[in-house]
Amino acid sequence: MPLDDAFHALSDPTRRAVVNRLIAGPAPVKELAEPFDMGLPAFLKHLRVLESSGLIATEKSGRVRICRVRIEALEQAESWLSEQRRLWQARTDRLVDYVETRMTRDDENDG
Amino acid sequence: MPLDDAFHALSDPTRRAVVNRLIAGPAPVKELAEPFDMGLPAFLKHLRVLESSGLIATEKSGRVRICRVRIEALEQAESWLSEQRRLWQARTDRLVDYVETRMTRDDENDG
DNA sequence: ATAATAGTTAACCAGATGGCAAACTGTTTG
DNA sequence: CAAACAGTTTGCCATCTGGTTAACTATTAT
Repeated sequence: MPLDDAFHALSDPTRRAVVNRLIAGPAPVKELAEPFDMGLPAFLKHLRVLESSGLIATEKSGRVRICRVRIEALEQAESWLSEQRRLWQARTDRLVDYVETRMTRDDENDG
Repeated sequence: MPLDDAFHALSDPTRRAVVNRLIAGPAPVKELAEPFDMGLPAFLKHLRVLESSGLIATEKSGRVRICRVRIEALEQAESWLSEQRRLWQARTDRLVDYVETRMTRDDENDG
C-alpha cells in the first residue's frame, strides 16, 4: 500500500526534516546529512525509506546523488487525512442538524 | 514527538481502517475487530498504538470498551502536510516569478 | 599517480512490531 | 450459581528498524 509507505516514512523526525529541507529545493546527500548526528550509512537508510515510499526521487551524476521531493506523494497522504476530516465534518453537521430538528419538534410538542 | 506517533499509527492499513470506521461514530472493540482477519490480542495491540498516538480515545464501561476518534490528532498530522505543500507552492511561485522576470529582462536586452 | 571526496556495501546489534495460542479477569445473562 | 461474553495478559516467534564500524567503489582534484 503506497499510503503505508508514505506514512511510515513520515513517522521519523529525521525523514520529516529531510522532506522539509528538500521542499526548499534539491540537494546532494552530504548536504542533507550534515545536520544530523549519525553516520552516512544510517542516513542513507533513511533516504532509501523516503525514496521507496515515493516521497523523494534521487539521481546520481558523477559522484554526487541529488535528491528532490516528489510532491504528489505528500499530496496523497494529505488527501487521505483531509478526506477523513471531511467525513468527520459531514457527520458533525448531521448531528447538529438532528439535534436542532429534534429541539424544534420538542418545541412544537411543548407549544 | 507526537507527529512521530500519529504518522506511525497511520502507517498500517488496519489502523487506518479503524480510524475511518470511528469517524462514523464510536464503537466497542469487538465490533471494530470484526472485519479483520486476526485474533483479538493482535487487534488490541493496534488499538493501543492508536490510543497512545492520541488518534483515538477509549473508555471502558462494564465489560465493553468504547472507542472514539480524536480529530485533533488527525488535524495535527494534516497540518504538517499542508504546511509542507504551502512551502512548496511558495517556492514554485517564486520560481515562476524569477523565470518571468528574467524573460522580461532578456526581452529588453534583445530589443 | 595520489589523495581526497561522495557515496555504498556488508556484517552486526538492541529493541520495536505484528502476529499467534493459551490462560485469565471481570461483567452480564440464563 | 453457571455459562457466555468482552476484553486482557502472557509468552512465544519471525521480521523490521535504526543505529554502529569497517571496508570498498567510483569520481574529482592536486
